[in-house]
Amino acid sequence: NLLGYSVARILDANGNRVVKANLVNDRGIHICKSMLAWQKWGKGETPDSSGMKGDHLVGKYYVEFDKHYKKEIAECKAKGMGEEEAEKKAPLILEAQDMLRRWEAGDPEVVALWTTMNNWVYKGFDQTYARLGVAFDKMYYESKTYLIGKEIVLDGLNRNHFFKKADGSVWADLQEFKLEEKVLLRADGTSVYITQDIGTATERFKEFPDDSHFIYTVGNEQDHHFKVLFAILKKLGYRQADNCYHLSYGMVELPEGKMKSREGTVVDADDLIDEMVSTAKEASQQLGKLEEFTPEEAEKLYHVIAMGALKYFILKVDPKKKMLFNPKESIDLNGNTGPFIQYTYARIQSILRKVGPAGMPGTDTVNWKLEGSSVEEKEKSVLKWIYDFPAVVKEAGANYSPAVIANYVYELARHYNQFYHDVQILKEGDEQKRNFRLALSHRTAEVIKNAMALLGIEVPERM
RNA sequence: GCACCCGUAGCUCAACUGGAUAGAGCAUCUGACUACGGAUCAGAAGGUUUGGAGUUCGAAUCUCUACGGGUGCACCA
Repeated sequence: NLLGYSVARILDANGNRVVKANLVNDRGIHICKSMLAWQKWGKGETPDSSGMKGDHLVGKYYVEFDKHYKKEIAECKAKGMGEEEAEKKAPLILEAQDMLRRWEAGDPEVVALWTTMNNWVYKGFDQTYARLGVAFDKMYYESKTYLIGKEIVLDGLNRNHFFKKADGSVWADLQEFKLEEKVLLRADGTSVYITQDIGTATERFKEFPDDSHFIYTVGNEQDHHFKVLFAILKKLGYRQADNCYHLSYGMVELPEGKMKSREGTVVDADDLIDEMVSTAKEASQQLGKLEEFTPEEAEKLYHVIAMGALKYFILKVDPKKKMLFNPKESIDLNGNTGPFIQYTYARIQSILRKVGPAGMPGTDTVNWKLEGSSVEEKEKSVLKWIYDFPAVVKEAGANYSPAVIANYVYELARHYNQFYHDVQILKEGDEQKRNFRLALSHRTAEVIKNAMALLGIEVPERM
């Protein structure tokens, strides 16, 4: 998740020790659905045999399950059942639920299937993370933490923080937080989604110092879920509950409407990257900027530009807002975009290359003082933006907002481009002015590079 | 039904957290020297900040209300 990753870098830049954790939902009915569908209709298909990425293959069977499930619901309704009854009594869903029970009971056959299919998914995710350039320090697997969660809940029950209903299910009364009651364990003792989150949270509380902050970067459809979770943690007496924060972000929307994984109408990250790479390639070739590149360098460059465009596009908008994304109109490369900023950087490097390290003025030999009329307006404004950088990093950290950085670095690049356009650098005769402008350019490039790094975006030396 | 979020140029987004004439990009139109790299730069046009009421010296920003959109209120994850 790009937002979380960038926020982590920004917090790190603000002097915090950051541990990037990924919580993997590798347990539950949704996995069982895929497993069941694969058993029934998969004919032994594997990522190797089909050439599909592991996560895509498993996703395919999730969709497959839903298709058959819907058909069964329709059949049940034809037999006179109501909508709800049909959804609950369709044979497929009953079978999936049975599979979940067997999984929790440790049935070797089910567990074996789960292990293989899960490994396919992990492998697929790893590939995608690598392409996106994200990595985690710490992984939490729901398949492990739900057990811890169960223990915590049972312990909480003993300490009268929770209560049991007549059917044996365990609940939290959250009236003091003005929230409704919340089920924590089903009557049959199996756990629900939030049980696992309780387990993960308490595990993390144990692992990290008491004054740590825990930031959950999760979509805003789970706002309520986290309110409930934090309330429960507080009820259990964890002081760290006050340091838990849900960094909630708006969903990416397609013009046709919401993305739905069940119907397979998600924009897949891999497809998106592929498409961006090919637009970057086209644009580069059209502009004829590749003469000096080896094929490998060119491929690398396309990737850098594509990822720059993609990440910038996502991170420049305030995370709280939902944004509209039309995958058919591929992301622009002109204007307020990642490549615009990358281009500015590459252009500065071109100048610096011409001067060479020997020609660069030492920082102490440059007169940074703004002495009246000898300094152009444009130079002043670039200098002002450079000067603002540390404050911007701080602000971005305080608001958990990469968008602040993105908008800043765009403005910096824009002002530099104006300066670049209006003022001579290499051709300037006055040595003091020339040195000043070189140093200003050098500094601008550094800030661009650093700011982009906070967004997880690389900048190319030429493009 | 109840709760939360959102509504700014045709489109995608800004606006230092209540401050002066609401700013950018895309798209449209016009232009740029001997091009330190034109993925650039300059200009034009585009707004009653969804409507209405209120608080304030001052409101896109706070309150209320209407309308429009989204999400949640699962023994799904």
